[in-house]
This record gives sequence, C-alpha cells and structure tokens, in this order.
Amino acid sequence: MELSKNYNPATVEEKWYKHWQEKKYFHSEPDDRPAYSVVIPPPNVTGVLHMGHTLNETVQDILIRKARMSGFNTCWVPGSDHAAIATEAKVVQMLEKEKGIKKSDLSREEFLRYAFEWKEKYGNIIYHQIAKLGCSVDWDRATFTMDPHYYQAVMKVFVDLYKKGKLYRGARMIHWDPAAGTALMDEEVEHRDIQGKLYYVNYLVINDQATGNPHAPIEAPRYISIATQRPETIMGDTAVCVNPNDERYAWLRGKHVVVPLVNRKVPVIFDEYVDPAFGTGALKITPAHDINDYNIGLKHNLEVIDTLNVDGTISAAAEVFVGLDRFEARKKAVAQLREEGLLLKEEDYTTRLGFSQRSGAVVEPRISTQWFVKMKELAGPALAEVLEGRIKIHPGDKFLATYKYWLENVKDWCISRQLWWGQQIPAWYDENGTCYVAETLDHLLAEHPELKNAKLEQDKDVMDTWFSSWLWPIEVFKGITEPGNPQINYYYPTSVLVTGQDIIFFWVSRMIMAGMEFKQERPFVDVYFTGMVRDKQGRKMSKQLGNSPDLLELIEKFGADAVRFGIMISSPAGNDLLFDEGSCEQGRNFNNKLWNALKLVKNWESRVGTEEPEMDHFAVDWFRNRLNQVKADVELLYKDFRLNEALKTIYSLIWDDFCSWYLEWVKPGFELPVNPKIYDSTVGFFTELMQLLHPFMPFITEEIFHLLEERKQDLTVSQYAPALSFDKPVLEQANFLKDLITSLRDARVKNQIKPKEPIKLYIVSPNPGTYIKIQDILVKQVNINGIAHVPDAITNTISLVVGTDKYYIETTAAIDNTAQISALNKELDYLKGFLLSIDKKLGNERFIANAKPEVLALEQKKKADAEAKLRTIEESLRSM
RNA sequence: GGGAGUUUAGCUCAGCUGGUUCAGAGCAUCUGCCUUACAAGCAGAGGGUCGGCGGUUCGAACCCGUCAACUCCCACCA
Repeated sequence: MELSKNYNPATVEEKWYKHWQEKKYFHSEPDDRPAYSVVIPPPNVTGVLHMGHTLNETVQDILIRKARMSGFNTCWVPGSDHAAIATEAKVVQMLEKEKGIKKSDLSREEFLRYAFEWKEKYGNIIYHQIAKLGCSVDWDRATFTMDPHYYQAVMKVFVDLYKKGKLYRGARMIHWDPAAGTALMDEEVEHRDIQGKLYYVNYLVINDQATGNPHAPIEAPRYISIATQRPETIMGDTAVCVNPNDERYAWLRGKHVVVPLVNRKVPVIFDEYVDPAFGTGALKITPAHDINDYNIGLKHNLEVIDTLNVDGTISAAAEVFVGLDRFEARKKAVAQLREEGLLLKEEDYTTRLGFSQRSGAVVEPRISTQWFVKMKELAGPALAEVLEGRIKIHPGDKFLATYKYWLENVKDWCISRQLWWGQQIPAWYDENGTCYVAETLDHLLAEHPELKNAKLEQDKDVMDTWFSSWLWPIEVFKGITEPGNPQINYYYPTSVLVTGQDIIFFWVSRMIMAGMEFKQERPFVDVYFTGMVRDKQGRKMSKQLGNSPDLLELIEKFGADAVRFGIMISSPAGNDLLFDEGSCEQGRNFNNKLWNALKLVKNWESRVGTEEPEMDHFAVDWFRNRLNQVKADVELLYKDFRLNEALKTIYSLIWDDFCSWYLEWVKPGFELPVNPKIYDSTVGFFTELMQLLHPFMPFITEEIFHLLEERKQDLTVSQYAPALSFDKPVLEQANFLKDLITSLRDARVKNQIKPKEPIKLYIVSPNPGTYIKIQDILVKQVNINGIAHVPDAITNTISLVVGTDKYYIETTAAIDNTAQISALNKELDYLKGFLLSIDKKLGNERFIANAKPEVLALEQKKKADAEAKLRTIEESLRSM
C-alpha cells in the first residue's frame, strides 16, 4: 500500500471516531471490573467550546483512555447545564432581535417553549465539538440538568433540605442584578476597582426641642457634612451615624438632621462602627441599600426606605427623581445639591464595586425575600473530607488554604432566582400567604387534603443553576431519584473531577457538600484543577480581544491530535497556560514524524529476509529497556497528574530515542534485506509506543496501530496487548541505585587514566533492565571524545558489548589533544563527585571521616527518613 | 486590609531529599545541509550573577531572614 507523503488527519479522525462509536467502545455498564468514572463539568447548553473547555476535556479524555487501557471499566458522562441566567438572557436577546418579541409580552409557558426550542437548536453544537476533539464519552449517558429525572432530583433535594430545616425562606439583604432582574449569590458577584468620586454633603442639623417648628434651625444654621459615593441613595437615608467617642460630634446628641433633597427629619445615632478617621467621621445610614447600613439599621431599629425599583430605577418611595436610572439620578442629585449649596466638595476616590458576573451590571444590595440554604451545617463534612485527605486536590498546596478559608466563612446560599428558565421552586402559597413545600402539587395535596379546594399559587421563582449542578456526580447516575440503583452504586464516587480553578466555590465545594449530605460519601476521589488558558501575551481569552481561536478551525487546520498535543504540551499542572497556535504546529509536525517513521517501517515489510543473519542485539535491548523505563516514569507522572510532563517524556522517547536513535541504528543498508527479528521487534516497539501515546493522540495512534500490521478492524489500540503498567517495579529502581554505586566504584578503581592510551571503562550492571542510568553515562563518555552518538561514528571508535547481565564500554579513541584530556578529566570529576555524594547517602567511611558530628546526626536522620519513605513506596506497590 | 502563589536562557517552564543525572528541556534565534522515512526534516552553535542582599553549611537555584517585583483569591469601611 502506498502511504501519502504527509499525514492527513481529517479523514483518519472521522473514520475512527465513527468506528469507535459504532462499536460502542465508550459505552460502559457495570461489570466485575473496577470502575473509573468521570463526569464532565457540564458546559452551558447554549455555549460553544472555548480553549478552556478544550484543555479540560482533553485532560479528562487522557485520564479516561489511560484508565481504559489499564483495565478499568471506564465511564465518562457527558452533558450540559441549563445555566439559568446566561441562557435566559440569550433567549431574551434572541427573541427581541430575531422575532421582535419582548419577554414581558410572553407568558411563562410561551417563553419556556421558545427556550426549549433554542436549546434543541443550539444545545448540540457543544456535543459536536466534544466529539470532534476525540473525547471518549459515553454518549448514551448524556445528561441535561433539566431532564425530567434531573428536575425531579432537584425537587427532592429541595424538599429534603427544607424538611431537615437546612433550607428556609426569608427577607435578607442579597445581591441584586438590576439588568437581569434577579437575585444573585455572593459568588456571582465580581469586585473590581472603579474610579469614582466621594461627595461631601452638608446635612442641616435641627433642634426639635426648640420650637414647634421641626425645621427651625438652632441658633445659626449648623451643618454636619457626610461623605458618600452614592448621592442617589440620600433619599433612602433614615439616620446619620457618628462614633460615640468622637468629641467633635458630642453636641449632636439628641439632635436630628434634615436629609437633603427630600427634607426628611432623621435622628443622629451613635455607633462604634463608624471610623472617625474616615471622611468626615459621619456616616449617612441607608438601610435599604447598603449591607452595613442595613445591619446598623437593625441594631437601632431604623426605618427602611427602599428607593430603588427592581430594574435599577428610582422608586416612588424616593419622592424625587422617580423613574430615573440610578446613575442618571446620581448626576441629578449632585447637580441639585450643588445648586442648593449643600455640596461641600467632591474628590476622586477608588472604590470596589460589585458587578454581576452574568450581566455585567453593577450589583445593588437589596432587601428581598428569597430562599436560602444554611451553609454552615453543610460545610463541616465537606471541609473534613478535604482536610483529612479523603479528597485530594491537585495541585494541593495552592488551593487547600483557599478552600478551607471559604468553607469556614461561608454564608447562607441564596438559591432563588427571579427567572423562568430553570427548576421552579416547589412551594405553594394559599390565600393567607401560608407557604407549603412539596415535591409536586400532587404530593402537596396528598399531604394536605384540606387544601383541595384552596386557591394555591406556586412560587414564581426558579432555582440557582448551581443548585442543580451540585447534584451532578450523583444524579447523572440517578442517585437521587433512584437511590440504590446498580449504576450509582458502581460508579459513585467518581474517580476524578477535572475542572477550572475558577469554579472551586461555585461548584466543587458545593458538590462535595451535596455528596456528603445526600450520599454520605465524597463525590470524587481526586480533584484536578487546570489553569486558565491565556493568549501568548498572557491576556485572558475573550471575544472582544478576538484572541480566542475557534476550536473547529484549529482542528481543521492541524487535526484534533495536534490540537490536543498543542494544548497539553504547554500546560503545566495547575498553572495558567499561554496558548499559541505554534504548539499545535509542533503537534502536527509530531504527527508527521510518526507518519514518516511508519513509512520507513512499512518499507521494510517487503524486504524482510528469510534467514536470520547475525544481529546486533544492542539497539533492540537498549530500546527495550528505555521503553520500560519510560513506561514506569510515565506511570508515576500519571499518578501525580503531571500530564504535560508525561507527554513531553513520550514525545522525546519517540522522536529522539526511537526515531533518531533506534531506527537509525537498525536501519538496513540501501536495498539490503531486513533482519526478521529486528523487524518484529521494531513493529512491536512501534505498537507499544502507539499505546503509550494513545491517550494523548488517539486518532493517529489508532491509525498507525492498524497500518503497522493488518489487524482486525474490531480491535482497537486500547484493547490490544497488555495494559500499560509497571514493567519494572519502582522499588527495584530504588534499590538498583545501590547496586549501581557498587558498579561505579569498581569502574572508578579499574579506570586508570593515561592520556594517549585507550580508555577502558567497565560498568557491570547486576540488574538487567535498570541500566538506563548507565546508558546516560555511556552516552556522556561517547561525547567526551567529541563524537556524536551516531551509530556509524560509534562503531568506528567505541565498541559496545552488551550481554544479558554485563555491559561494558570500551573506548579505543586515542586521547591526543589537550581539549580531549580536559574533557575527559571533567567527566572523571563528574564520576568522582557522583560517587562522593553516593558515599554520603550510604554513610560510607570517606564521608564520615570528613563530616562534623552534627552534620552526621542530621544525615542519619535524613537517611532514616529516606528509608521510611522507601518502605512507604514498597507498601503502596504491594497494595497495587 | 487578610491570605496564597510566583520570580531559573529572548519566550513558556522542569529542576523531587542541599552535593555532579545542577545550571536543564521545548519553542524562538543563528550557521550549514532538499543525505535513498521525514525541509512539517537533519547536523551543529550561541544564549543564564537561578529577582536583590544577608545568613546557615565543607557545599545553596534548593534551607532561614530580609527587600523588591508580579499574579490570583477573599473582605461591608462610607
């Protein structure tokens, strides 16, 4: 068969994904194998995959494919999130733009019909992209957070929490998004520094005891000035507050002041909350529109005047500026205060404002009746799972402290949203306003037959989208709606959660809470946080900057494997990654390298000799061991979730060791027959390499796997041959160091350096399969003489004899110039230094004789620690 | 204001228990090659006070102190 000059990903990728699908390789059902399950962080149903998702999904696919090849029954559940606010906003926008329909003109049912239509139309885009990327998800399990069973699960959980007293309805100060017209939870508010102004406003002080006229000034008019950033809230002022210890304001005791703009008489109150040093030391109190003022208001029993409507305009209660937008009203208020001579001064001031993460609007603190979840009780178990190590966070050092702090200080969770798109709150009110909570109306009537004829109205609000997604790892397996079903028992807890660090509080911590509350078990064993994807200059990817590449275009240009390679190679664990197309190009080049290696090997196929000429085993043995070593290394890297290092290691193994070294070595001369044993080994190696690389680049590895030998089409690379695992126990590697040292010491003793004479350096390995370290030294030795490790060059100058348990190298190059001598000496210094450090580690005489007692004691302690560590490794290996 | 993290080659980062697998990798740059798998390639080269200063040590990129710069998270000071 003729192979094309370059690798062509598009057809290959389509062919194999289709094949995998048809054969249902990604579908999982419980069986007697151990389970490895992952739930996808459900992307917004109307969204498209951006580079952040790409990284996330790629990481998950790598872990899943690796686990599948290691003999686990793997299950990766895909799905999407209804994303209440974001989706509703999009649908509203679409309706206005495309159909000229306003949300306010629609009934709830009509609107939801449009929303579901939208979801049907755009919800699959994201699935298509996940497939394009090669993700081995179990499509039969795709779940949407508004699927009927999921909806029911949310209802069940709501009722359950309510009955346990962990969920309540009440009036609290919450964050209000005037643009979306809904309440938000604390985490949905982003704080940003904003350049604003601090206005100093004079409030007239009156003495109400003086005359019958409450507005009559005392003697000469006296004012107290107050600093505020928000003059438009003055109409809601119900007090002025100063610090009781502030001598300057002692005269205000018992006095009242007149609120400007509305001329309302309000008391002066005293509270230590006020910082005398800030501003003027006097604070206006607007309980309706500031959380601190609200608290002070509660304490001092102040009236609450809500001067804002839900859409951020001034309400009738304000008396003036009614109907104006809050920012417009601010301008007007400032102007009027200036006119009345009450504006003392204004100065620039930097403040932090809260913005709605969804709509971008400035958030208003607002008192409102909402539904809340009591977080304190849920937080305890969730914290313990992580602190006690049952859930491991990677990278842990970075997030443990943040996680702990957040859980210890968490406030109640406002879960109601004034939207239509989402799960409607299962609460009903009768004519008296009494509230009843039940899963459905039928449930309610069954529990309260007396309500049969009552006029009941369901709560209009829906639930926060996170109130459904916190059940994700449970309900995708129907763990809430069908507790105890075989699926949930088999797949839960899931193995690992891979997600962005930005939703640690939104989602991760809440899932842990839900897991502990509803399943009494952690939802996952490991959490792996990926960093944020930025562009080459380190900027966030955004539509506005136009620096976010289109995933499908990238795949079209480079192929999915190359894109996966590109994003993984530049993705250090847990750190942000700077994404550049160049790394995809590197991935494409890698594809091509593999392709050409395949072409070379395929070219040999027809030239395999019938006889077996003398063969040089060295290259084959060497590569065999190198491969084993790398496999063990990679295995450890997987364990630590250091995937980009694993990829780098494999990349280097294939490019440098396999292609540049091994293939060059065993390559027969022009038109010469190929040694059949070498051919078989080479095909075997190539196959193993494809397996090793498969999780990272599934398509090309599958293709090459099949082209190498004509395999049956129903066999995939992930099913063929033994699973990836430790070929050599790690412990052996640890022990072999000791043996190596002995060998090296012998080498040192035997090695007599005499310039201009041939050098003989014998290295004896007592432990075959562990001589990669020795190989490094061999290569170094080769380099001493300035000879590259190109096979021909080596055979001319250095002979390597490789037996089964003895390896030695013999250089026959004459040392005949000073550069070579100094290079050689350097190498020997290296050996000496190495031996010295080994001596120390082993507590050998030479070191002991030279060291101080306290150093020795320290070293002995370290040695003991090291041995303890070794034992731990040993134990963990045994338990594997 | 509180907390966490980072600082190593032009860029992105490895560097685990202090020593010689320690000064590394990839990309980028430069030089020379279309050599019979591969120019999407091959062979080679240059490039660093390991943020600064001080300390501990026989020995520090690594441990301690300190200063500086950057990043992120959290927080109700008008």
